[in-house]
Amino acid sequence: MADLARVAGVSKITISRALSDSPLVNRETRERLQALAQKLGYKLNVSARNLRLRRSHTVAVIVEMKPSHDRTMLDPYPLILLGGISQELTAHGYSVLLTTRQGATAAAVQAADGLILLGQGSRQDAVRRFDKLGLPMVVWGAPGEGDEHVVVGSDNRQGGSVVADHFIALGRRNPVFVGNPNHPEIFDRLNGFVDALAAHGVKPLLIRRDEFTLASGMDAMYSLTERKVPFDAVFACSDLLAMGAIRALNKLGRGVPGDVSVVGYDDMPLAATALPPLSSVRQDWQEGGTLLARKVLAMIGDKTVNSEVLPVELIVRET
Amino acid sequence: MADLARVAGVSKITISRALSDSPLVNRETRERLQALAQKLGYKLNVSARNLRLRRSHTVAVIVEMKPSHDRTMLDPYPLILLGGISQELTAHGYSVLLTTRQGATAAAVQAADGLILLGQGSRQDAVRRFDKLGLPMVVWGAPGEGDEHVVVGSDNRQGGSVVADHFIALGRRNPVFVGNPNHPEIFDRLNGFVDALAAHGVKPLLIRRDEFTLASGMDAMYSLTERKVPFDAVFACSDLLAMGAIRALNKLGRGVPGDVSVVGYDDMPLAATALPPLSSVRQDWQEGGTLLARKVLAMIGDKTVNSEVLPVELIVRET
DNA sequence: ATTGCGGATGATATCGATAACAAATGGAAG
DNA sequence: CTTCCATTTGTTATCGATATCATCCGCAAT
Repeated sequence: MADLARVAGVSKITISRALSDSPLVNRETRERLQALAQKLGYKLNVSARNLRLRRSHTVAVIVEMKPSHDRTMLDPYPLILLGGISQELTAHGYSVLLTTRQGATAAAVQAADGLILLGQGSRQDAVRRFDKLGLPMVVWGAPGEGDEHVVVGSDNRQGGSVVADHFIALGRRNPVFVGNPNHPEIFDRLNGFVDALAAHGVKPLLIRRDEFTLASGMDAMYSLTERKVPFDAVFACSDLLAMGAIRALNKLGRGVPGDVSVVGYDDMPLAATALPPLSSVRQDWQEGGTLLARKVLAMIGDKTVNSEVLPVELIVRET
Repeated sequence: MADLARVAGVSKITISRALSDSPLVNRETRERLQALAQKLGYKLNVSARNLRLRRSHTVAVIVEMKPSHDRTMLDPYPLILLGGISQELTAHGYSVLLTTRQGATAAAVQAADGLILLGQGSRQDAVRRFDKLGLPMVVWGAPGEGDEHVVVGSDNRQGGSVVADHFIALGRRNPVFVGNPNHPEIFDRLNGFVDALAAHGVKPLLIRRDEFTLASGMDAMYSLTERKVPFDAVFACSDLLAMGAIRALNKLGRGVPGDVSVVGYDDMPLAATALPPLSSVRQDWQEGGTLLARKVLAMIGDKTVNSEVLPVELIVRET
């Protein structure tokens, strides 16, 4: 910048002002200096600016990356979420610092202006740990009762209730819920499901499955049949579970959707082309990312920010 | 740091040295100062250090995020790659700056110490554009003939040839290749496939499909049948294509693997539990990420670095 | 007693940008 | 002709860390 100043015959500060579009400098000189900077290939030194401004213009995104823990790494949605976040943040001049939980103690994370937590699953401990940093923080997931932090997530209660209504409309009276309600998100789906069914005097059966795999969905159906539990509808917490359920039901001689209705969750691309095409609940991940980013930015700007839930949509296909 | 110095009764520089484990300060004082820093909750100011050291300790990862362009956003592999990268970089005190191609003009990217390009697909223009920044750069993909930059990728030629050998061993003489050879990666798979087959006097048929969907795989089979082309083996460039092919073949009354052998690519989780369990070529994404990271770090450390291909593995299941 | 040396610590300048305050210029108002 | 204000530009200090070059101390060798 000093070099630029010398070449242009002005002082450093004028360069600084010109390049940041300050109205303090004459329009003509401003444009002249900007053109000059362009021509000489001048690059702003981000560290220097950040040091002076005492901000890093960076938001750390902490992702659960252990494939073993949850299903997080195994489907593409976190990446779409990241896409939404990244787009919104860079549009506002902020950078995305990506970290895993392990790496999150690094100095760079503490230097961030804000924090976004993704896929921390059921572990509230992680949330609290990062809360201690005292940074603006937004979490993706299901809002808990007593938590003070800002949460953005899709409306899992609604996800449960639309499926319930769907089943009721189809005349189903013995629905089953397949999933692991230890995840707050899935707990909410279950609750929405149960409550909406209760309004029609129907009480569903819960069958816990920890894994989100096809095999696990098959297994759930076998186990139900073995226990001679009557059921005519299955709400599975992932499309893979649902597809497993359908496959098992076919093996057991029960038709889908003739004998049993099945609905999955996430509406992954495969769902539309599965056989038969799977009905599923769709969440808008991209929008979720955008919203997460907007909330942190607002918090960084000292605005008051509230948690928010995004509506979901039931895609009715043939199951 | 100045505060720390005052409290400890030493000078700033001693604090600095103590906290960076410099042997210049007495062991006892060093430990005392480190404990003190810990107790007072001192946080290093990264911007200041970066400014002074003229390094950012940051590697920018540029990901193609447009779901429309390629399939990148639609499967989880880029995320696993990111996981490997992130782990390796943070282990060496570097941070991961995540950007899309659009956001890559931001100042923060130019401030990075190195660059990793992911999923830029067939567009070499992007590579060249970032090359101009003059930063250490490593690209994920297939090494081209005349390119000067460092490329890490899995061995797509080998991917093609192992499948060819597999088909030959099964006695297949009329194999088909399904995919879009405009992608350099897929072009290599095709070449490996063709060359390995040629060694046995077999010439495969190429059927171009741009999409990586189930529907596209089905369509390919219908089109082949319509054109009355004889074939007894299908090598599809993705598991979804392969699964579509299998479904279409079943509809057409041709058994898999009885009449036609089918092999997919990527070995996604679904492949193992598909019906019938799908044979597929597996790439080690995590390892790829680690390697990408190691290469940039080496380049940043002014070491000479070469491109590298990772071996792939054919998982033989029932198709 | 003086010199030399190694180990430990400190003073100062510096990285590149911007905020706060100062100053120069030109024109309008009295 | 002076005063005042607005517009535009410049001077200096500062953000928090570290490299470079002193300095200080104690002890051994001359």
